[in-house]
Amino acid sequence: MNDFTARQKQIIQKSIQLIADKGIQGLTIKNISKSIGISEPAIYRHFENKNDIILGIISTMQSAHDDNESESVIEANETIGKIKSMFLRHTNRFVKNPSLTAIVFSEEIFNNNSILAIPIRALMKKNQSRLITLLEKGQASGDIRVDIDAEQISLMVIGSFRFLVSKWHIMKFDFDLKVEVDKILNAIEKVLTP
Amino acid sequence: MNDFTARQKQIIQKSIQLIADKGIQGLTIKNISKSIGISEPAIYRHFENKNDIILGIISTMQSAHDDNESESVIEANETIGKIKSMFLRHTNRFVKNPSLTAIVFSEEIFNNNSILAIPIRALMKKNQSRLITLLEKGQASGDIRVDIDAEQISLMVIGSFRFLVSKWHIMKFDFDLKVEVDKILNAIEKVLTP
DNA sequence: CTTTAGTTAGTGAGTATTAACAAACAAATT
DNA sequence: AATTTGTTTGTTAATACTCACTAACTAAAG
Repeated sequence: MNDFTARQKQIIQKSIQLIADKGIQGLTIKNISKSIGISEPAIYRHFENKNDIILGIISTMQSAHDDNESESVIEANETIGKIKSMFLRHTNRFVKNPSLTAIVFSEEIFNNNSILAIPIRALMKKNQSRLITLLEKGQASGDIRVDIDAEQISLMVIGSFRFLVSKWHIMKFDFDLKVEVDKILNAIEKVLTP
Repeated sequence: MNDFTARQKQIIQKSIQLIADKGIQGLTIKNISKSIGISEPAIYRHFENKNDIILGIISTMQSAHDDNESESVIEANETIGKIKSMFLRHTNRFVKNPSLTAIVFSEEIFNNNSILAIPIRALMKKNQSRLITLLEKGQASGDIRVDIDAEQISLMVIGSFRFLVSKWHIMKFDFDLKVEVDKILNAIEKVLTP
């Protein structure tokens, strides 16, 4: 779907890193061009304006997330196993590329730009509804407790994970994310089984 | 503790509103002075620089949170009741003043400013450890299940709440926060009882 | 008559973006 | 094979604007 050129991909990747390192205020054309080693106007040969770069970031995030999701669904049989492998894959992605953690919260970062808020909100809704359908199937097959709505469960699961990743980012990655994700996923398992 | 003058309080309050409306990029001396109706240099009669204004925001948030917390601990006997009333009070605060929801995520907003990151991290840690001791007492008295560590439980509880409030902010307050908080608190109750 | 809280005017640095131009290369024409 | 033409990707220089912040001055209050 994304037919970005090599240079465009490079600009997007450096932009993600800049947001991770310096926050959204550090995402300037000057910083992007400096990190690549070209002049500022050269950026405009590859993107019409700064907004388009951010849209590129969002769509890259989205397709990376989609790829991740399509892989993880197959392997596990039980619902809890599916959920676990789903979040473990996301965790691996974050451990390999910690810059991404800054963008997980992109809803808040981009929410004040009305153009960018639309795809961000769509992405957020899609992700949650995907988990809800998974949970509802699990409730139907008896894997997941039925005395709590799937929507509330999804809120708890996503909320826990995001808060943990958020903490990891704020604490400058000074604890082992995988270990902590394992702990919280085991806690979630205990809590969700009927 | 905070001996802010009336004008300083006004500057802090308008600043919070600006962050809520336009994001951290909308927090400029010009916007603050315009929203009050004085000139830009007049701001510097009340704060040395912009960083000091943000420190004022943080300390105001902190003491507001502390006030909220000290009220809520007394009234309920059971641990779950204490947790519920604690988060319901926060919810009321947000419903009354939705601008605050933008600042709940201030860790991410201010994390890239090394001076501001310190008090923000301290506040975050304090809040979580307060909930953890509450949960541990609940586990000792038999109110809360003991097969999950209090730390993991606190992560789930805070994570769920924050994610919900975050969604409320992103969705431009288009659902009833109190209703949804009630639902999630009931789900948490079901999940935490032994 | 000093302190407080405001003003107007201006500073230098940083912002996204544009104009004008140049080198490299590929395709098309001679 | 040599030349023309067009496209891509870069450059330097400059634009108009916004940023936090300062200097110098003024009116009012105690």
